[in-house]
Formats: sequence, structure tokens, C-alpha cells
Amino acid sequence: MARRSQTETAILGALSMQPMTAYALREAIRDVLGHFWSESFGQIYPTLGALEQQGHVERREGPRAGSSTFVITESGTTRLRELLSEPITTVPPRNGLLLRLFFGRTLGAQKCRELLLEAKADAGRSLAEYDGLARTLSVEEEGSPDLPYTLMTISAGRHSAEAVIAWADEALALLEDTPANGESQ
Amino acid sequence: MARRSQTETAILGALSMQPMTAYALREAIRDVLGHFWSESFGQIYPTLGALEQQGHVERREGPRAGSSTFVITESGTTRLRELLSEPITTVPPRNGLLLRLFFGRTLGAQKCRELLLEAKADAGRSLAEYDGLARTLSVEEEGSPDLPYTLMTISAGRHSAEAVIAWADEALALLEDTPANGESQ
DNA sequence: CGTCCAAGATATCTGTTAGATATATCTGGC
DNA sequence: GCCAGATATATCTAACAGATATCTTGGACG
Repeated sequence: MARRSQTETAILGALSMQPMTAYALREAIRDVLGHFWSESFGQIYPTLGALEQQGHVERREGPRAGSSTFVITESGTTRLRELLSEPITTVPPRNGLLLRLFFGRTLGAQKCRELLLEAKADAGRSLAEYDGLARTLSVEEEGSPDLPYTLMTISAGRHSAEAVIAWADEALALLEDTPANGESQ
Repeated sequence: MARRSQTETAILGALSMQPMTAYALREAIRDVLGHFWSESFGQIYPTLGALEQQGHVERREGPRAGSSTFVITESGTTRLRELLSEPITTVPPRNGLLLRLFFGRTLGAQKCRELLLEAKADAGRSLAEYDGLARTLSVEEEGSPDLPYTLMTISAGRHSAEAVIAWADEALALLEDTPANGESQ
């Protein structure tokens, strides 16, 4: 239930913006929600099947032979509202960077430094991306009732990237203070 | 490979601190790495089995009938170093809060406000926890070569929680500016 | 002293999921 | 028009989380 229902939420949400094929759905989720959400084909197809059975989406003739375009139904819209109101299911944390840093003494101070610099650079790139996106959307979608909500999710990405940068600097400084790790290997 | 190997990293890392039973391993991962990592029993047992077969851990008589304590071997330590050096595998993002906010127009401004306040409160609690933990550890583990690395991971949590708080405030302000959502339902 | 119960510890089992892969269909260069 | 590569569609497999089943231990109470 828990996780599956959030897949349904994402799919119904995407279809609520416009009808799409399964493939386009994946693209849309990746490109639009990509900063905070992802779905794989392995999820999309069976979930679409289930939603169709429940009458929340309808299958139409697709753009090419054998393909289907999915349209959200009235009951699908209602279901989406329900799902959005359900409690949030969080995914178990799995931060590979922190896992490596935690065992930093074994990994070696130098490698840790490299990891931190890389993370910082990544965050910098994300930051620029978010900024650009926010500026573009503010103009293109001006006045849209969805705009504040979209900006909100972009802002979350911004803040998170800024946090990574500030943290990486602090951590790098902390490493300078303890260079006493000649480190085996 | 990709995914499993990070489970092996966590397990070998934990065992590198001290020998443990599978149960204790889970506890340790939850309590010590919990802020950024998690493993389930469903993973731990088969992974321990695999590590034993490869000779990276050894099974010893456990503290009670039928239980086993696992000890990391020489080759296990080498393997841990290897694994720590491998490229980081990231988990696909799945942020249920942002998913709901993205479809905020459908969910309704009021519910969005509640979600933001809740997220902010959660972050505040985490922040206090991280601060306490950092203070305790700085004293108890003073001089330990692992301390800077541990503090680094805690600091990551701190920065991330602070970012959530700042973001939530900004998002709430953004919602105030657009109260024009009488919202169906 | 035994025996019952609750908490602790151990292990497996099941359904969900990501990502790879297999298969089919287009589109443009020649 | 036909081939190569891009695009699109669908399935399959092994990783995975969380629930559950089983066993162990200590201690309350007769």
C-alpha cells in the first residue's frame, strides 16, 4: 500500500496535467519532478494497469501502433485528491557519501577531501540549475495558479544545495584541523 | 553489484568497529548510522551469508543458543577499503512532501500550510537532536581519530535540518501571497 | 522448583521496486 | 526504398523493506 500508493499519486498527478503514454509519463516524471521524485518503467506499467482496472484512468489509442495514451477520469481526479491527503511515506535513508565519510579513518583523509569537493561541485551545479529554472518559470508561467507550488519545490532544491555547500566547507575545514592521519594505504 | 555492495559496505564497516550478532548489527546501524543509512533484516542475513562465503567475515559462537557473532577478517578489512573507494550509488529521490506540494493546487493551500508547518517542526526536533549528539560525542570521544568523521556526518544532518526550516518559512510566506485559492474541497 | 509469560533475539518470507534488458517502431541519411 | 540509430514499449530479475514466524531467556508467581 504505502509505497505503491505514492506511485499512484505521482502518475495520477502527472496525468492530471495532460494525457500521456507510459513512456511520456516516465519522461515527464523525470524531467519535471526529477529533483524530488522518480519512477521506473517497472512501476509505471503495472500501476497504470491497476489504475485502469479501478477506472481511474482510461486507455486510448496511442501515437503509434500498439501504444496507448492514458487519460485521467473523474474518479481518478477524486482519487488523486485522496492520495495527496494521505500521510507521507518516507523512504529509508541511504546516503552513500555520509556512509563513506563515517568510515573516513579507514578510507583516508585525502579521499574524503575529494569526495567533499565533488559533492560541493555537484551542489553548485544544481544550484545554478535551480536558479535558471526558477527564473525561466517565473516569466513563462507568470500568473499560473500552479506557479507558487512549482517555485516552492524548486526552492527546496536550492536550499538543500546551499546546505550541502555550507556543510562541505565546514567539513573540509574540520579535516584540515586533523591532518594527523598518515593513513595506512 | 551496485546496490548490494553498499549493504556490504555498511555491514563490514559496522563489524570493523566491533564483532556483533546480526541483531546487534541492525541495532548499531539504526542507532549509529540511522541519520543517513538503514538496513533491514531481509538484507543483513543474506549479505552476512555472502560475506562469510567470501571469507570476509567469520561466524563465531553467539551469546545464546543458535546465534552467531560475526567477526571481520583480514580480507574483510581490505574489502571494506575497496568498497569505500567505489563510486557512490545514489538512491532515486522520493520526497513525498514535495510531491504533495507540487500538486498543491489540487491538494489545497490550507493542507499545504499544515504540511509545511509539520515539516518545519520535524526539522526543529532533528536539529535539537543533532546538537545534543554533537555535544555529547565531542566530550565522550574527545581525541578519538574517528571523532572528526562522526561530527562531519552529524553536521550534515544539522545543515540539512536548518535548510528545511529556512525553506519552510520561505514557502509559507509564498503561500500567504497567494491566498486566492478558495479551492474546491 | 517448576511452569508460564513477556520481552528479547533470530531468521525467513512476501510483495514492492529499480534498473537492465528484450522487443518493436519510427526517422533520416544515403 | 533500405539500413542504422534513435525512440518507444513492455517484461524480467534480483535487491530490498517490512512483516511475520519461531525460538530463547529471564523472571513472576504459584
